Amino acid sequence: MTLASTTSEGEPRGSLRERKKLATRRSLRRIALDLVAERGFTHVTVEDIAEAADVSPRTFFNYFPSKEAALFGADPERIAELRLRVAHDAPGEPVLDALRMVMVSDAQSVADELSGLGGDAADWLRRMKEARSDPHLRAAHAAQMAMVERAVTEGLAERLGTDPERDPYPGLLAATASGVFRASMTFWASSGGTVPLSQLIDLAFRALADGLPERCAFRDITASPGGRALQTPQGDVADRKDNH
Amino acid sequence: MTLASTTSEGEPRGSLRERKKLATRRSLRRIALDLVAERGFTHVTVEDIAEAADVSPRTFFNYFPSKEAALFGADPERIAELRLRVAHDAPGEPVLDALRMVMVSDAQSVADELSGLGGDAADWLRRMKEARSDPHLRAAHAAQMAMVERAVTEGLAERLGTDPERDPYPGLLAATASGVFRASMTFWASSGGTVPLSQLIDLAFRALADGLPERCAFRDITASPGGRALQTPQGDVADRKDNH
DNA sequence: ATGTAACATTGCTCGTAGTGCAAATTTATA
DNA sequence: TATAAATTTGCACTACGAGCAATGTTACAT
Repeated sequence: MTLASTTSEGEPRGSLRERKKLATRRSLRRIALDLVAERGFTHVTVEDIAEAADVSPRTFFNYFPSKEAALFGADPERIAELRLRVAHDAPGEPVLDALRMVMVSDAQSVADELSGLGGDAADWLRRMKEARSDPHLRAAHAAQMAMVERAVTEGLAERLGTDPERDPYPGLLAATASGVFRASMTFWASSGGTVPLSQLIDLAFRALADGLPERCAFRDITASPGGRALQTPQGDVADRKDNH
Repeated sequence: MTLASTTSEGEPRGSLRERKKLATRRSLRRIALDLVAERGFTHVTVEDIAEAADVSPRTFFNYFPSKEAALFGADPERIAELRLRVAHDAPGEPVLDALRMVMVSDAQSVADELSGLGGDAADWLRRMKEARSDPHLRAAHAAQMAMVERAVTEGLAERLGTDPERDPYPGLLAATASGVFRASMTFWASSGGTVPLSQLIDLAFRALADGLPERCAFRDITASPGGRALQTPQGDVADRKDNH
């Protein structure tokens, strides 16, 4: 259940009921995204969304516990998987390296899922950025991040074999990692998705492991704002023209 | 119009109006904190708070824009000041050092203010920790942190003379700093305030500047309470007696 | 001290979020 | 086709939060 869910109708797996359920779920989320992007969060009511999706307002709440949740889907499965991967992936490697790899991979799958959701990811991101100003939205997003952070904390604690209640290290690591992730996401969104997200995260984590020096490869990405930026989807770090 | 007896009478500065306003503001916040601590966030209505504070429910919203705001006061002045200090304090010093100093100082003043608010700070923290489980509360807290982070980002950008929209570095730094701050706060709260907050933050920032190594002074703090915290997982991470 | 302006409190109404419950409708299964 | 299971929907209800106008309170000038 983790992946799948792209626009390609390859898998009718599941009964008619489940397909319908998934369809309306997606429909609701997509419509919510569109409406919020064009009107702003506060000027879109649940009734609007429900009406546009041809369901009753009450049904909306059968799918999402709140208006915010329709936008930033919680998806507990992904979070649980993240915890497991943080705990067990790349055994033997230093914690920060393992964490970096897991986060990069997760970011990649997020980007994939997002580009599969709507038509144009960059366009969607641009419009979403506008709507980010609303306090409610930012709160919801931050709350979502807090859940992820909690999962990462637990995963790290398991990997290190310590109790996160007594040892502040897993929490500290998770908090900073969450910050790195968030900052990269924000910058990625503000850049319209021209730079591959996974690469941003990778560089940001390396900068973190170096103690966040003032000169780091992470900053060089911004060198070419107008033109086409780095576009290597996954491979290794793309060419940066030249450093300072 | 019961003057809500705020224990110590330090400063009568300001007209009678302002004193009254400040009194009811504090009364509302204090009552909100108490009620939420004992019943949980969702089981406390604005009407409850207003009634306990001897004001009308409508008046509550004259002081705070939301129920959450009464708990985690936004205080735009403090945020603006933080931005200025991040931008201009300790000129010439490396960014991370300056940031560390400012955050430590800010944490200290937060701790002071908090201990001056209610009777026992440690007790308050302990009770608040219980109520932290509620999603609404966590969202509100996260949103608050997001505002602080934004301010720090702007301050850093000003200090470095870059544009935070194009240069991801200020945002990255602010996000990680916010994470450090938050993790320290959380640990401080969970420890009941036995360890001085400013010291926690200081050590956490130094660990950050060192690239968050697995062994850092930050972890050794936990050795104090009842049992031994670090229990030597799969390696040799624990005791610092041996190393150094 | 007294009238007046400025400000704070309050009650009222309204729109919206979100939940619980039971009836109605749709899908799966015998 | 009948029946069981799950889903959708309507309805009632609590609570948040904003606007507005009336009322009460503090400050200030004469």
